[in-house]
Amino acid sequence: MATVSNVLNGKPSVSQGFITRVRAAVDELGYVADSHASRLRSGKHSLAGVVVPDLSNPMFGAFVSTLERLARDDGFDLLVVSSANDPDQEAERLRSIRSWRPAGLIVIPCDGRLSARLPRGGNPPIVVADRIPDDGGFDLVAVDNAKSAAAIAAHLAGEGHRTCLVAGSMLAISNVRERWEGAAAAAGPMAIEMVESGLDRGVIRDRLRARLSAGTRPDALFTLDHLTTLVAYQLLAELGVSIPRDIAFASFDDTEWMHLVTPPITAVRQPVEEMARAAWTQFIRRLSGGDAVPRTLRLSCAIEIRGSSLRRTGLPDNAAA
Amino acid sequence: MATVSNVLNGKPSVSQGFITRVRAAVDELGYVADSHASRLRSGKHSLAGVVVPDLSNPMFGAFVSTLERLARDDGFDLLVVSSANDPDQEAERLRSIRSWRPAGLIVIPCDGRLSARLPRGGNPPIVVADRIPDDGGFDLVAVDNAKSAAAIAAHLAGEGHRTCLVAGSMLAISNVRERWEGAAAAAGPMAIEMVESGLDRGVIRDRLRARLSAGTRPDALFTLDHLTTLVAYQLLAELGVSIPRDIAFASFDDTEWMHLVTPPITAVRQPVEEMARAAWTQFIRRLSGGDAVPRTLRLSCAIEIRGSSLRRTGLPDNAAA
DNA sequence: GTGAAAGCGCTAACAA
DNA sequence: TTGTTAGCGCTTTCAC
Repeated sequence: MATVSNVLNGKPSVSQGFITRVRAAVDELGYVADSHASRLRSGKHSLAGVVVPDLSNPMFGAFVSTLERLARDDGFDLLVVSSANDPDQEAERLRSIRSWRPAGLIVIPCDGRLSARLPRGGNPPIVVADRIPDDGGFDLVAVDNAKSAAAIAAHLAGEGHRTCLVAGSMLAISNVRERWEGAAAAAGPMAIEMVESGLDRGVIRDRLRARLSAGTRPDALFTLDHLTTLVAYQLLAELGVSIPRDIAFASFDDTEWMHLVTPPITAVRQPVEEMARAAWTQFIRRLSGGDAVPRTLRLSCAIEIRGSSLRRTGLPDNAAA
Repeated sequence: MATVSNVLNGKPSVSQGFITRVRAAVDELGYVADSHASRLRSGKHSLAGVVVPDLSNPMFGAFVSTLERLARDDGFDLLVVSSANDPDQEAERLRSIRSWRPAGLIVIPCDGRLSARLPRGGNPPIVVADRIPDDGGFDLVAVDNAKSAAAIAAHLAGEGHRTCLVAGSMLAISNVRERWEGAAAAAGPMAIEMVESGLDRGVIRDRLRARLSAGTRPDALFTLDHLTTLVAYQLLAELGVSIPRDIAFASFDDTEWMHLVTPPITAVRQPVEEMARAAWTQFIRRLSGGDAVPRTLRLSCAIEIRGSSLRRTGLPDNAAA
């Protein structure tokens, strides 16, 4: 019995004859050792917990997809849970996932207050990705939000737009905050203004419509997250506001469709795969005890300037009333 | 010790005083019972395995996302693995996931030969979704591929198109096959032809380009899966083939961007959430031993007729050379 | 209503 | 190199 265990775990002290016989029996029976019993006795196993805000967001889907592949290569399985962008649910998930005693967690938190939601009583190593918690102490992988947003703002200002509306879910989410701050700092002569659009489609729609219908329409609209971009783009079409003639448009977060529409949308392309890869690498490094202090990694984004944000041809100046 | 267990599992035979004290201690310590030990002793736990071909496909992302929510509501955790559309990897995943002794599996198989890839030695209940295995014996939730594809083909024929190219990954995938057969059966006077485009972006591109550049260009193009749609749409733009002037375009699988482009794309909208919901319901039903024989459920799709497939205005007839 | 003891399927430690 | 024994953290059983 112990010998079977030794064969399956590749221990050296087993005779060739036994190895062969055990393998044959295992194949015939389709036997796979029980991970639970195995973990219980050895204390070790290869299970990683993944907590994301929303799996239906293509960015998080791509993140988990890449993570799954890398985890598999390292023999890990993934327990995936969604916080549904809700702090309370996130807290509950972080708590209940501990019952599996995962080797560690990879978390995209729903806002900055992650520390406050960690259950007491010894958590496994945590690598935080994409969004930066208010408190330090975590390994961290994110993109250079401020710099990339600044590049977009500078581009929009450079195209001669005078006023810019920035719309993103919530400033409580670090990357939205960093993007806004980066854009605001780089706006130069362009007047720039922020609206928190929320996390719900309907709410986003209402808030954007209210702002776009009231008073002077901004020359440019810069959306800071995928859902806001989607809703804004649809809304502009419905309102008959033409891109880029009536308004310039740019997005943080580049998804498939943005270069398929006409004109294609200027966007910040986040290196999602690279982020997942970096998170996994750091996860493994942390588990093997290599690092002493938490590591922070900031990845660069590509700025994709496309037709949606280019100067309105033939119009010398702001034509909105 | 046993009493603590009884409190946590809500057993009735515990005094109120004990319940209060145990809960207080649990809260203070952040204690969560070890699922592994718990499963080992009781033989029961709430873990479901999910096997999908590719998490980065938005359709599967939405599927898993919905599943995760429903699972959570029923107290289940989800072990998610991807087969990367590769039968060998699928077989390996199906095998290794058994080490967790999941209560059951929900599988979107990568092709029809699922049975052949199941490890011997007693598998847990399996609900198959989206794609139909060649062998019966599984609970099944899928959409009415043939009927929906037929509706598209009939629509294209009705618009006066004379020739139609159908492109989908592989006929070995049941839903692609059903879609092709449904379309072929409903083409009427319209000449219809199928090309298997493959699963790899580059390959899809090459095959489509070869077909679209050679000989007579078809009047209409009907793509049967998301990746083929994406690649085809980009390719048409690059080739300068205008939709719908030069070619009518329709897609099986409706994603966000298809109604954002100009003209919006005619598509079959699959009820992904409903499919996930039905799969979960069946999963729970199967676990509770309610059903004797496997159940098959076919869900209806919505046909979204949009601008991309409408008759070319002003052109009385087939203008292609 | 509570506590003591056994045992789930493994692996670690050690004896043979 | 192989076999035996103990025990991981729970839940079940059963005595109290």
